[in-house]
Amino acid sequence: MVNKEEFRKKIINTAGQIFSRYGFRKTTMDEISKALKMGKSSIYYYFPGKEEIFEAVVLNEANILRNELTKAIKSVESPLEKMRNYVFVRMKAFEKLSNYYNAIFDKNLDHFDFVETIRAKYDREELAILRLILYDGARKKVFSVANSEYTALAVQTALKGLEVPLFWKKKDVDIEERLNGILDVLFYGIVRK
Amino acid sequence: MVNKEEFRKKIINTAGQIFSRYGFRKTTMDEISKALKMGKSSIYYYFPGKEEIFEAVVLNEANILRNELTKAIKSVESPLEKMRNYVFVRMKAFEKLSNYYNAIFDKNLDHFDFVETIRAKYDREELAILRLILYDGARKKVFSVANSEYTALAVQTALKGLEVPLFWKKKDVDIEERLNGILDVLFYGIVRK
DNA sequence: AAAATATTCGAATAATTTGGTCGATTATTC
DNA sequence: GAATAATCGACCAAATTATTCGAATATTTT
Repeated sequence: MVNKEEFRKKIINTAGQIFSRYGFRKTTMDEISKALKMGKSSIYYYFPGKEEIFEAVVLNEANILRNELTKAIKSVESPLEKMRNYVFVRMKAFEKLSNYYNAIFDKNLDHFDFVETIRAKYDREELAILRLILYDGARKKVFSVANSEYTALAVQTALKGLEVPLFWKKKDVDIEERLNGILDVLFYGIVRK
Repeated sequence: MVNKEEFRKKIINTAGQIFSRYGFRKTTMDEISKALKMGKSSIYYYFPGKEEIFEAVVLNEANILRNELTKAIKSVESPLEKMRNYVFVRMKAFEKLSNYYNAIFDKNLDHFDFVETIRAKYDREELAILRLILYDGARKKVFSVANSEYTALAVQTALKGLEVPLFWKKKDVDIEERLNGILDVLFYGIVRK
């Protein structure tokens, strides 16, 4: 292979597909290697172990999500649409990612530390983005936000609340419909005017 | 439980869902029992083992498919629509069932004998149905079939050909589009009139 | 209610799977 | 052609998992 780093990416992609389908536990090194048309032991030349591959996959997925999100809010102008796009893309992504999570918290106690780390970092980023959208909206006289920090936190809390059913069982609730409900409240409030 | 046979059905249904998602190998007795909210060992009171559960599931799935198919051809009148309905429902079902098969032929040599048996029986039934549709069409002067047996076989061969990519990797080809292509040839032939 | 039967269960076990190691082998580069 | 990079198959120890078994609990029958 020309470039070692290039092949690592290939492994991350291939493994990512299998992980997303079967989760961490049910995915075997043998499967990954077979999918790569490669001896099982050869993978250990590129990664120290299964967990490290998974870590790289999750990190990669987080980056992809970040890109999609920034693209989503850049694709429209109005703060209203930015907010709508952001939450929709975010929730769609989490729907897809729920397999990974289901896999991790499968049954056993041992959460992977790095997932928490990535998640924490991601949460901070999200808060910043939300604040930016809110702030921008306020500047453009579209939103009327008393405190963008607290409002951003409120939005984030609502989104996290929507994640929960994703990780339990899928398809029980229509996420899209509930998202619209949340956005409605967010945009127009519950107080009659 | 009131009825033992009733509970066997419940096991078949629950296990079926898990099998269809993860395949035979990746599905564990523990998962099945947990999904049934039941001790793992209790399942052995209803089934001798994992393979037997799987066999019951596959048999069950075959029966469901049979029902769907007969319903599909009964729901319409014209032989043309009957044929179209039949092949579409059939292929949709196989798309869903491909997980089971992928699971079986996973890697290891040992195909389950009963799958072959069921399949053989199913193939004979299918041939009979196809012949019936063709024959009925000929009677109604919609089709012009020289030999309904050979034509039925030709249709079946084409359908089997479409199965292959399903069991390899999914989504590579658009089954629906190719189905339409096949039906076009079947209905109108390749000879310009 | 006692006996018989049906059902569930947890712990133990036996068989299989699987993540990972290692030395050898093959390809590539110097 | 030596040195290095990359691949591989055989092997192993640990973990997972299917299955067994005897005991416990529920249900039915007498």
